[in-house]
Order: sequence, then C-alpha cells, then structure tokens
Amino acid sequence: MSRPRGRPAGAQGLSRDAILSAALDLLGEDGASLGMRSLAARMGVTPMSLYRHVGDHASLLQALSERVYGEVLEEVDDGADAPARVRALLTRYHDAVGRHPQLTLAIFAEPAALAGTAQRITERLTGLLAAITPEYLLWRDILVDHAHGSGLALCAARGDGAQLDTMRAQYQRALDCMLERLTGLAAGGPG
Amino acid sequence: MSRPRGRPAGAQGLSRDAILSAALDLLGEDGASLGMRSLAARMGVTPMSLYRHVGDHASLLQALSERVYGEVLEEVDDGADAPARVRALLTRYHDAVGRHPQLTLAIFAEPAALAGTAQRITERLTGLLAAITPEYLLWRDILVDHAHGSGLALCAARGDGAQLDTMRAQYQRALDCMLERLTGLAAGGPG
DNA sequence: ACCTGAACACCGTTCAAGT
DNA sequence: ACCTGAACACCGTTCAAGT
Repeated sequence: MSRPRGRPAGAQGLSRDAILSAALDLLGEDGASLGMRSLAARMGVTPMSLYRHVGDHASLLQALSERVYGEVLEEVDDGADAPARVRALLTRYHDAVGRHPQLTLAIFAEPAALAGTAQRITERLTGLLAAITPEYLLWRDILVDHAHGSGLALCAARGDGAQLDTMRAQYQRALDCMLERLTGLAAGGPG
Repeated sequence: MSRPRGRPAGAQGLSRDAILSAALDLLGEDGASLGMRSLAARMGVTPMSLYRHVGDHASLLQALSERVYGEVLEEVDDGADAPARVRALLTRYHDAVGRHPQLTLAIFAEPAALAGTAQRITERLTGLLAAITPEYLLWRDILVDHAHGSGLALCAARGDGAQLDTMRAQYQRALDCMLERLTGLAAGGPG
C-alpha cells in the first residue's frame, strides 16, 4: 500500500506555482483551513514534499498574500483624478479581501506575512491623498482602517455569496461618503 | 511521579471565574496563544479539568469575549449628548481591543464567539446615531468598521506599550474627525 | 461533583533514507 | 534534485476510571 519511497518514476513533480494555486483553491472552500497536511493530501503528495517548494507554513502564507495583494497594485488608470484613483485602489483592496477571507484572517494573525505588499499599497494611497488634502495622513489612516474593518466583516460572512455582494455595495457607499467629506464636495443630501 | 488519580484530597478545586482570569493573564503575555493545555499547565491542573467549568475551547473563547466586551456596555453617562456618548462608547470598545489583542484576533477567526455582545453594542450605537443623523445606518457601518480596522492595527502591534498609546491617540483624532463630519459641525481648519 | 491518566485524531516540522 | 516514511513535539477532546 501507499507509494514506494524515493522520487516517483514517471511523475512530473511539483511546482511552486501549482502549490500556491492549489492552496488558494483549498482556502476558497467552506471551512477549510490551510494546513500543510491537507494541502499535500489535495495534491496527492506527502506533506514534506511541499517544504522544498514553498518553505514552511509561514512562508507559504507570505507567498500567498503577495500573490493576492500584489494584484491590487497592478491597476493603472493614471488618467483619472486622485479621488477616483483612491476609490479604485481601495475597492481593489477590499475586493481582494472578499475573494480570500480565510487567507486574510490568517494574515491578520501573522501580520508580518503582508508587510512588504501592504506598505507599497499604503505608500501609493498616501501619495494620492496628499494631492487631495493637507490632512492626508489622518485620512489615510481612516480609509485604511475602515477598509480593514469592512474586510473583516467580509471574512465573518465567508461563503455567503449574496451577502457578499450586499456588503461590497455597502463598502462602496461608505467609501463614497468619506471621499465626499474628504474632497469637500459635500454632495446633495441624504437619501 | 505526577499526582495520583481522582480528586486531590485537600485541594479547593477550580472555579470558572479563576479559569477565565488566568486565561486573560495568559493571553496578555508575549506570544502566548490560548491553548487548553497551556492554560491547564498554568493552573497546575490537567487539561481535562477545565472542560467541566468552561466547556470546550470555543465556549472558553465566548465566555472571555463576553467578559471583556460586556464591560464596554457598562458605561453610563446619560447626561451627555449623543455625539459624546458615541465617542465614549467607541473609545471603550477600541480600548477593549487594545487591552486584549490576542483575544480579539481569536474572536475574529471565530466570529460567533462575540455575536451576542457585539449585537448589543451595535444596537446602542445605532440608537445614539439615529438621534444625530438620518444616515445613521451608513455612519454606524463606517464607525464600526473603522473601529474594527483600527483595533486590528492594535492587534498587529501587540505588546509594544508606547506604540499602543500613540495608536490610541490616532484613533481619537480619526474618531473626532468623523464625528465632526457626521454632526456637520465642521470645526476650524487643518493643523 | 470533580479531577485524573491513557488514548485518539489531529497538527507542523526534522531527519535520514531512497531514487 | 526531489520525494518518501518514520518520528517528534505539539494540539483539542473522549472516555473510563478514581476519589
């Protein structure tokens, strides 16, 4: 029973990329937490096979977070004005949380995993806000913290697709409300 | 070696209250996560002794969150106006996160643990905001999400006392800024 | 009623094979 | 270079004693 020891004969082997993709798939399923053993089982492989490709569990988490949150920075809409770009950047960030709530929760528990990417996102946001208001540091903190908190609510509602759409719309409303106050436009009235 | 089986002769036994207090102490220490085994070890007792008093790990978490976050509602300053009471309530909530970041992170991963208490806090906040603005639901979401996100940053900076004070002050500034926009007072200028 | 050890089904990770 | 099983030090939890 079970496979013989040593490298399998005809197998084409694992790849770091395939492991990361499988890990995101696994995290997307209901109630599945990202374990080295469950990830290995899903790939039909021994837990230890993973270590050569993705390092230990913390490294795996870091690689996943860079892949997911690195995409947030890929947006380019340099033509738009600063408030619109702030809006787009935060929406992308918030969406990334909604797409991978379990990963985000794991990162929150081990904040070093996101350090580099998070800093780059924050820097871009800071630059955009500086063009809008002299109180850009205060508003950067407000917008980032609010995005995190709203993302946390997304995490708590993991799995429920319909509710997720509602919450995404609520985030848009809240974000618009704050951007209006921030830019001083103070649009129309309530309702 | 080790103790004999059965109930120890002279021991006065465990109490639910003592266990919960010890659990909060344990969570307050650096890098200590709340395990049944580590908690039992700290109390000089077998892991299984705890189950009779606090139930399983999820129940323990829930009991702790009710103890910590229940205090948030104990505030009474009925004389103050609604914005001041909103400010006090959110500040207490935020402080509770800062005092128990590890517990809060554990709750975030298992949101059912806080369900009851969180709802009561949200209800009181909603009532207060309804007296201030017709857009009270929008602002309730904004303020709650922002408090959570800022609390999350507190969790990430766990342990560092000086930084904690700075972050608490930053939260006050952000909260004041939003309450000004919310009440329409629009105080002075930047700086 | 209350606490115990042994046991079960899990973890992440090290290490020494094996091909 | 790459994958393997066995082993180690952990988990939470069940169960059947023991007092």
